[in-house]
This record gives sequence, structure tokens and C-alpha cells, in this order.
Amino acid sequence: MIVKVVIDIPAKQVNRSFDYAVPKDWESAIKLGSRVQVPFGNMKRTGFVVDITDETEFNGKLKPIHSIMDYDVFLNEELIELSDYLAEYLQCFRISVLQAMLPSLLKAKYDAIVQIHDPVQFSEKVGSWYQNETSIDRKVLEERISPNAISQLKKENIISIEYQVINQTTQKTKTMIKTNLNKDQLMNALEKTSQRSFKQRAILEYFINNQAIESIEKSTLMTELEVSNATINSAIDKEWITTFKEMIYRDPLKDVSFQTNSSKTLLAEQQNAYDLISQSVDNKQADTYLIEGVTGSGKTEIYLQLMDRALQQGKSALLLVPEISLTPQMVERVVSRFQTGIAVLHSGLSITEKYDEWQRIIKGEAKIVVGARSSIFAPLENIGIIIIDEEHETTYKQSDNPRYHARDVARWRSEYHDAPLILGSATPSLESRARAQVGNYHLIHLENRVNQMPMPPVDIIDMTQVELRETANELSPELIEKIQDRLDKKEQVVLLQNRRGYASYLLCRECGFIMQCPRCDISLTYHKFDNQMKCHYCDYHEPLPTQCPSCQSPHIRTHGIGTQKVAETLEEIFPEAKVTRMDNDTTRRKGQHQKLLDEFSSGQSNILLGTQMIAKGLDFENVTLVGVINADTALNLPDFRASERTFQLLTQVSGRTGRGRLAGEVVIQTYNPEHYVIQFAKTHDYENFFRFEMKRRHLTNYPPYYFTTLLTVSSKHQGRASQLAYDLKAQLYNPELERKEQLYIIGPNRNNISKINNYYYFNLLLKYKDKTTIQRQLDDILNNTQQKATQGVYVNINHEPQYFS
DNA sequence: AGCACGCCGACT
DNA sequence: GTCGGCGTGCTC
Repeated sequence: MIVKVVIDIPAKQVNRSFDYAVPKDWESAIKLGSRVQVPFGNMKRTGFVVDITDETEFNGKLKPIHSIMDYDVFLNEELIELSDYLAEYLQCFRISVLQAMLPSLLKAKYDAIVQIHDPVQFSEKVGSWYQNETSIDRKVLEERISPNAISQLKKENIISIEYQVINQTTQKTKTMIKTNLNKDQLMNALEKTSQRSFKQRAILEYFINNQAIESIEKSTLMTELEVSNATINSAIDKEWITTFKEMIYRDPLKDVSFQTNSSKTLLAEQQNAYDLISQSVDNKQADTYLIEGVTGSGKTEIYLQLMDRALQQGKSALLLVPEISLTPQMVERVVSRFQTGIAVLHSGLSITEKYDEWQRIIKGEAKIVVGARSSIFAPLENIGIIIIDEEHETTYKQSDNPRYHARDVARWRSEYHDAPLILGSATPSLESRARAQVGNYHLIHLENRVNQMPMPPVDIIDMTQVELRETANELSPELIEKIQDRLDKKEQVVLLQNRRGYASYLLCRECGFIMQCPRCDISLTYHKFDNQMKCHYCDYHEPLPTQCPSCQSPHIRTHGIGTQKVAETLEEIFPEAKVTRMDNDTTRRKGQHQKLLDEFSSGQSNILLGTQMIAKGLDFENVTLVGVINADTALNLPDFRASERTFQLLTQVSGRTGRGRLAGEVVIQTYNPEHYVIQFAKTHDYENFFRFEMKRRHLTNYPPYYFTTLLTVSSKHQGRASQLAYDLKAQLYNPELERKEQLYIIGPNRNNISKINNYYYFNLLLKYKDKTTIQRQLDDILNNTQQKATQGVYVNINHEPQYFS
């Protein structure tokens, strides 16, 4: 037996498989996808078995495998084949793809423990050395019996192998507090504590009054007693209390009620969609459907029923949702429909939990997988349907290597399994919608909302007018009045302040003029460092003007307000209202996100103010007003997708109101009330937005008319990086292709943030019609630049990048 | 990644 | 004459 092994070194020179001999005693333990340790040069490295054969083309003596790392496999034949395709398609190393497919536990350090389920039989098979322990170290067993024998014991369910993570620091822990003193000792301490030490006494009193509680989480204690860290520390110094770490174990299904939730009757439109797609499920056709349905049109119900149908036919189902919508509510909908056989994969799970879920999928215990981007690699067999909800979300594209897009992977797996792929969104990506336009995807429209409520009316507030009347206020009088009205009625308000508010651009406060690049149809960015207005797509730049180039007003200035400022303003205007602020700052800590949402949904706060994270998938019945404080921030980013993202964001956030029985209303404040994005968002008119935006993309040669690839050259030496960027451009430049409008090369440009961690970045953007025209050259570049890497110059290839910074 | 091989400059 | 710089190439 000979195996082909891919070694875990991400380098072009070893980006292929190497052949190894397998000792007889190992043959039944080794499977396709097994992780093994092999001698490589004078090293010992891990690798993956990607093929099992009896032949080799290697002219030399094959080395035998050193050891087998797992008696389970985490990759099946399909995934191995997929890794080959993706490595070539993404132009990255195969090992990087293979590693991306695996649960992260396998990358951590761990101990392998053999659990002995049947000591009697075990003893019979292994002999007298066994001392009746319930578990032993795997190494010990491996010294005594062969891998084949271990594999056999495992198969017979006499043993199982479990992993314990050694490096527990990567595990999430919480700090717990307990007291070692008994009640009398505590009382004693209390007496000795000054009456003025309120906080100290509060801690003592807490433990006196809560004798039954063994321990309490530190942060809970701090908030409940309103004591600071310093107080806790001094209590520790006085030896009243001690702290210890406890693992945070989060069962994803723990808080989910297991009530059955049977299928709902579908509306005619939904039924129609279901009927169409279920034919593809039944007939095993790898069709792609794009469901374009407004918020509340009941896409999820269609998904659930389709998944059910696949399940009925003995197939499995894969549902991808953006990480942010993987909330307990979402999970509950799936669980309550199917009860069992569901694996939920999300970032809140510890690595051991993720591994457990993975195991359940491999063993076939879970036939349904719900998860975020990386779940697209779930090792399901016999997939009957793949669904990607909110398909336009940029989180489906991985931003670092391997830079795959879940949609592309889904497309491949759909073909492999002859299973339909469903893409759902209220505002599909232009790429997907265009594919539907030309008939590559089947387009399904859902026009009606299940609750029959109309889409909320949208008010556009022209902030250029407001600024003239009222200075230095982010909130227009109209919006203030409407907020006050909801507060009076005890209804709730959602306010959006775009995340990327920090992006400074130049805006005329009088006429709303925003400086654009004359060559690129993209707004210029203010660079404080040299006081210049710059384009991030070409090298255009000009000095910061002192007056508006359009109306000569001196009221021109850089712009960008943060949520913090808005929260302050709100508290000034509405002192009686409680504002929940949700942005990257307030949700950085784990669990904080859900906590803030709970605070709002339970009605403890009246206004939810946040960045775009509040726009997604939240469903609050009592919200009757949505306000967008400044629709322009996202609109003027130097990115050709700025319009698309803004439209998606405005539409999504509008969908946050009118979810219940109460009618909703949307207010959008903008300095560009006539902008087409704002106008189409006002009427919730995706279709016309699509047509308009397509024209623009056509004129500027951007996707979906052209494919894009971003080459990033980075180095600690600015000169070397820029030199290589220019060299690469020269290599790729082809006047013939450019004349035929087949290939455009833009740049090199300095990166938006030109220096990160002392590395200088230069970008080359390729726009092309046919990837085959540049595939070989890019392969060459990848090869050649591998050597450059030793000189500290790195090249990254990113196909279809989502962001250009 | 790591190591060996190999070809040119400054030394006991 | 040799020691060692790191450019190049190989690892089943």
C-alpha cells in the first residue's frame, strides 16, 4: 500500500503530494483523508493522505509513514477533490485549503485519550498488561498493539478516542469568585469593616446572604453589587474571597426550546417557489435558484420545508447563514422543526465543541448543518440541498488565505452531489442577480410579506437644508420629533450610524458636494498626513481645497461622526430615554452582543443605536421607527461596491420595522437626497436599482461585467514593494488584450492605509473578461515571487476581493 | 520550512 | 591556501 501525502508546508516547492509506504499493520487504519506524520527530509511533518494506491512514479526507496494521527477521518473523498480544485482556482497552496476545511481542534495541541467502554473485551484482546483503567493514553496503547488492531477495537466500539486540548489558554474561560469563609467568619469580617466601606461590606453581605451559592462569575458580581475591580481585588487581599477560572461551555442548543414547530402553510408565492425547487431536489439537478424576496416574505419557511423534503429522501441538507444572524432565535427555528440530527457550527463554540459537532456529521448523526461561512466544508455525505441565506453578505468571502467565497464552494458541491443550490436575499449581490438575468440561475421573486403588511414608508431628510437652519446637530428636527413620538407611545426606535464613519471624506455643508476622482467615479479620501485629497484606485491627488469647488462656499470640511457622539446627543435631547449603543467598541467582549440585544428586546431600553450590525436579521415587534442618521458615509467610500452596499444596508435596516402588528416608518437623513441609491431605497425598488447600477458597472468596467483580481505586494522596504508592483504590472501588461478590452491593469496604487505593522502595501487591480488569459501568468507570478519572499517581499493574490483597502 | 550544496570574499 | 557568506534546490 502506498499513499500520496500533502505536507503541511505552505510553499510552492512542496505544493504537491509525496508518496509513502504504509506498513502492513497500518493498512486498515489508514484511510483517504487520514492525518499522518511522515519523515520529510530530515524533519517529521504532518500531512494528509490524498490518495491510496499501489503504484509510485518515484525512483527511489519510499519512506514509511511515521505515525497515524487520528483514527477518524475528517475529510472525505469529495472534500479532497474539492481542495484540489480550490487550490488551483484560488491560486493558493493545497495544504492551506485542507487546513481550512478542518475543525480547528486539530491545529491546537492536544492529548489523545483512549476511553475503554468494554473493559472485559478489551482485556481479552490486548492481554495481561491492562490494569482495568477506564481510560489510557493513546501512546501507551500504540506501543502495545498495531494501528490496525486499534482501528478494529474502535470499529467494534470497545474503545473510543477523545481529544483533550493541552493549551487551555485558547479555551474561553470566565473568572469565578467563591469564599472559603463560613458564615461566622464572614460576619466577623463584616463587623471589623468600617461602616464607610460600603462596597467592601456589600461583598461580604452578598456572601452572607447567599450561602447556598457556591460561586459567582466575577463580572456578574461586579454589575450586581456595582463594585469595581479594585474592590474585588482588595477583598481577595483580605482573603475573604478567592478567584478561579472556569471553562465557558456553550451548548449551542442549550437555551433553545425543543417545542415542535410544524410546517406552516405557504402562501401562493412561497408554494410556487417550493414546488419549483423541490423538483430539482427530487430529480437531483444541480440548479441554482436565486430567491429575491423582501424582508418578511417567508424565505426561511421555504428553506425549512425544502430541507425537510431532502431529509425525507434520505439526503442531508446544508444551510449557511451569516455569522451575525446565527442567533438563538434563528437556531431555534431550525431545531424546533427537526428536533434532532442538527449540527450547529458558529464562532461561539469552543474548539472541542466544534470538533464534537464535526464528529456527529462524520458519523452521520447530524444530517442537517447550520452554520457560517466555513460550514460550507462540513463533511456531509449525500447532500440533497444547499442553501445560502443573505447571499449578498460579504462575510461569505474569507478575507485571508485561502480566500474562498462560500458561494463558489457551494456551487462546486452542488454539482458534485447533483443537488440544487438556493441563494436567498432581499437585495442580491449584483453578480448573482446578473447571473439570474442571463439565465444561469433561476430567478424567483417573492413580492409579498407573510404578515401582509406593506413595506414601511421612507422619509428622506435633506440634511443640507437642515444644516442651514440648525448647526452642529446630527439629528434633524423631523427625526427628533418622530423619536419623541415613539417614546411617548412606549414604542421602540432603531437608529443606524454606519460603521465606517471614521472614513474622512470632504463634504460641502452648503451644497452637499463631495469631491470625486475625475478618472474613477469614486470619491476622494482626505489624507491628513500630507493634506491631500487622494483617489485609492488611481494615483490622482490634489491639495485640500479651502472652498467648495462647486459652489465656492467656505463651509467645506472633512466629515465623519461616530456612534459615541450621537449617543451623547440623544441623551441630551431625550433625558428620559435609555439608549443601547451597539458598535465594535461595545460588543468587543464575547456575549456582549447578545446581552445588548436582550436589553433592547426586553424593553429595558427605548433606542437601539448602532452600526450596521444592527441592520441584520434582528426581529423586534415593538420597533416602529428606523432612523438612518447619515446615509452618506457608506456611500462615499472609495469602493466601486459602495452604492450596492449602501442600498443593501438601507433596505435591510428598513426591514427592521413593521415586523409586528404595528406599522413602521423609516427616516433616512442624507446630504445627497437625489442620489439614485437613496431614491431607490426610498421605494424599496431593488429591481430598478439593479438596472441602474448595472449600467454604471458597465460603463466603468467593473463586476459583473469584468472579473477582478487584486494583487497585493507588501514589504518592510517601501522601495522593494513598489518596485515589484511595477515589475508585475510590466509582466502582466498586454497591449493586445487591452486593445480588445479583455484585460485592464490598474495601479500600482499605494494601499489606503499605506503602512500596517511596518509593512508597506501596493495594489494592482486586474479587470478581465476571461480568467484563462491571465491564469498562467498568475501561476508564474506565484512561483517566481516565492523566491522573492525570502527577500522580504510578499505577493498576495485575491480573486474577486470584497474590499479594496 | 529546514537543510545541504556550492560558489565568491576576507582571514589565521 | 581555508572559513563562511547566503543564493539555489530538494525533500517521497
